[in-house]
Amino acid sequence: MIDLKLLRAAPDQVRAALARRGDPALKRLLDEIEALDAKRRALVAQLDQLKTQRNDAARADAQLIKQQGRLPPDVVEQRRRLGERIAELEGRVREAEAELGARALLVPNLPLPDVPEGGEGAARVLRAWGTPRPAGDEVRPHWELGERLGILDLARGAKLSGSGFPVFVGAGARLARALINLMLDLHTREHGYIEVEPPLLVRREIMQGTGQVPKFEDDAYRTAPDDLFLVPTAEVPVTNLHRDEILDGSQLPLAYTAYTPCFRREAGAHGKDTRGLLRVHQFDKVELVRFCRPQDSPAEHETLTGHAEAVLQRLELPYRVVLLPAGDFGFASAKTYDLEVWAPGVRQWLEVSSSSTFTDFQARRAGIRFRPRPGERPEFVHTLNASGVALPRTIAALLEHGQQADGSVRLPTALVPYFGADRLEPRAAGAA
RNA sequence: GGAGAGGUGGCCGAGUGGCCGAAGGCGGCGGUUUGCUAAACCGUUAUAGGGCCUAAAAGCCCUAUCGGGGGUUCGAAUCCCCCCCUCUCCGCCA
Repeated sequence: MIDLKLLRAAPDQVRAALARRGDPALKRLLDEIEALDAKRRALVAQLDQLKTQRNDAARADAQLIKQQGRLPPDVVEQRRRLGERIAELEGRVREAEAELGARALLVPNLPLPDVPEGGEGAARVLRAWGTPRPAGDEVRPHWELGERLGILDLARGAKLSGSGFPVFVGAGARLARALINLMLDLHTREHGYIEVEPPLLVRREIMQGTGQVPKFEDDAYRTAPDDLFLVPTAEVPVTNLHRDEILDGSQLPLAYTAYTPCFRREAGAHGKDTRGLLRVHQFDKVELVRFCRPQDSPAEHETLTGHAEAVLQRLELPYRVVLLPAGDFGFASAKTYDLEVWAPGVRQWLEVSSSSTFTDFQARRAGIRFRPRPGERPEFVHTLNASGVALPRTIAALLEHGQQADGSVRLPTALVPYFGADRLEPRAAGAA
């Protein structure tokens, strides 16, 4: 949520920062917000004055009743008219606030100064780890490998739910479970995260808190009679854990990790990267969420990104860290790193984690504050999150990266105790 | 799903139409006392919006907030309606 006081105090600064997102419609939105804000404040000033009158009168009237037993009719009539004027003004204030609030929810977060200019093409590769396996004719895409190994059944998934709902079978299902456990263990035991298992269906205001609603409502699945949303990421329920709370400053930073399935309609994304596991409607993900003091968020962001990178290193997957430019990252984010693994079969870098700092944007929407010290005024926390990491593309990369000439797929050493074997064998397939 | 009870400040808890942002207690903060600690005593301690002032903060003034929304009334924590949540019992159920 945009800080209206900041917009009032430093309009040029806010406008310049938002202009970097490259959305020309934002300028007009800000114009409207400034006008509505001024209107609202003028109305509130009038209204407060009338209410002061009413309160003073009510006190005087109480005395009068005590002395005389009743209120003279002309006084009652006078008070009644005052009440009517107040009610009328209240209606106008409510209207102005509703309009203002609806628009304020549509303003994205301000990109941080160290975010590069530009759109999609301006992404900056900051570092890379591991040696990407060269692509070649003998290197097959993961959907072929998955089918041959009998661990991935896209056709039956489509039969059940439509395209984009993969079925993992036999060793494939076990591989997913092994990956989830490896990641959760790593984050809880070595990185200090508290594991949570949150609800997968959440209320509208929870989606609004993290920024998925109202602007991107069509991307989410929604249940019919209860109007609950299926979570598109664990970020949503986990960040909102501390909604409308004032945290004790001494308990920050707070770090949570959660495994959940994620549900995304991917409306309008058809036709791009839709084969195999590259873009699906339901997928598993282990998420990392951090709450911290504002001054700590830049360092926290680096720490967090490192935690996600550690997963890829354990999995021995070559990856690169990409700093996204101002025109190419999420609505709520102030700065985002993407972690991309190399998938030689599809010859692409696949985004398996997005690591973002949201500054106070989500905290403001969700009302997440902290008290720096006892007795001090509450401030908004900063929130951050990163995937640590998403499964389908990671599985795609594991298959393509580890594929052997004999048709098997070699698995990373760290996964062996979790999976129970050091490779996937073509014959290891269960049914079908 | 049915019946009942209840939701008050960081926490507990009083308050059934007016002077109640709300008694009292706990906790927190500051102080007095004290060799140190404890105890005792004194003071202080909500959040949001708006305004004045300011470089900013502090400060001052006003308004709102007793689960959320609406209503009755000159006036609502208190009365009425709707919704949400919690607890107890019944039903159902992995």
